[in-house]
Amino acid sequence: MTDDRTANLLGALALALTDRLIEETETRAKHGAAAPAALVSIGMAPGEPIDRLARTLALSHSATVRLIDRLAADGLVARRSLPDGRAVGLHLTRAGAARRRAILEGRRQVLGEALAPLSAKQQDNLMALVETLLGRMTTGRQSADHICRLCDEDACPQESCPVECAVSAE
Amino acid sequence: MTDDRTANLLGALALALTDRLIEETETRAKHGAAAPAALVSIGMAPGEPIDRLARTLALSHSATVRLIDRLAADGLVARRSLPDGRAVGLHLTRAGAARRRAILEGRRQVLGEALAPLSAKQQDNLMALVETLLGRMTTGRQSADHICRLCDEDACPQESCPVECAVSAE
DNA sequence: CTTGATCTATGCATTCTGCATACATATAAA
DNA sequence: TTTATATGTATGCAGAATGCATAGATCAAG
Repeated sequence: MTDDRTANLLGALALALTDRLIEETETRAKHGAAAPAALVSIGMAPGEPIDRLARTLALSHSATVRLIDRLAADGLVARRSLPDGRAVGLHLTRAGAARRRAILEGRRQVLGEALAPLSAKQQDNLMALVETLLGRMTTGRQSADHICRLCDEDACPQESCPVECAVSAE
Repeated sequence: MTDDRTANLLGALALALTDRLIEETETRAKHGAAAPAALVSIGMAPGEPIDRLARTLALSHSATVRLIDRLAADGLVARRSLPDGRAVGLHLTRAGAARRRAILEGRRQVLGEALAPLSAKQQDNLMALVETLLGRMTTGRQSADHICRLCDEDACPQESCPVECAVSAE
């Protein structure tokens, strides 16, 4: 049985953190909240088609096409042809990669400030709990990609990521 | 010094939880993600003017006026006159109050499911950490209202709410 | 009673989104 | 090979939500 107060506080924290994260990342890549996630995701897995990105972002295909149009117009993303002639492979330009780094750095900073009041021991403690929660929230490949759409793989190596591990364990 | 991996995991959890919370609450009150927050906030503090709600929702005044127009058209919110003839007091109709309860119940359920994998002891542990983080993220009255815009005051009494306490302590 | 501040409302433009559809390419079947 | 079906991308169109600038109403102070 879960305590309602704990649940409520967790919900408030999630909302407050996400507000700050969106505010921070959205200023560094215009075109809505999905834009920074697109840059991060493309950088994480270059060459993937729009179709796949749409599922990762949980956007419709057409909305994703338009988003890529805008990011390409800004010189951040490039379409390249693929062996499969129907699909296009998405890549970051040099400017796109720099933007991606700025987004991740801003995100890291927001989260670092939020965690600052906790001691190292408390942070370890929190990490273990968060790992458990994240692992259980993952329902498959697509779910994992969506959850990790703004993640920094340098800070959180795939092999120990609770979300990735949950997918592998299926 | 905060560990980057902990920060990254916390960010992923916040994003994943918020996704689910928005998905859940948005289906119960149409007109965008701000609509459920408006119903919850109005129910928490009936009679407050649009101006104040706008700040709680972090929306522009005009966007809030339009939102209230839509919620009023749905029969969920009513404008009443106030002593100050310029302002209007916002109230929930009977249907609006019911809708609010459904929103909070849906939210409670999403969060309860997310917390289910943790033992009672782990949940207590998490609660203490979350309380600390929330308290430190609060910067004032307006910030507090914004953070708690979707909160269930029945589950989390004001007198022990870390966000409210942070405001009082200023 | 005049001036300035506050609160609400609206006209207008913009951004982002989804649905339906068209088009190109791949895959499989006949 | 030819035909049919599935897959991936792009676009026309409409709808939803938002912000800015502005107008109108009311209050408070001098």
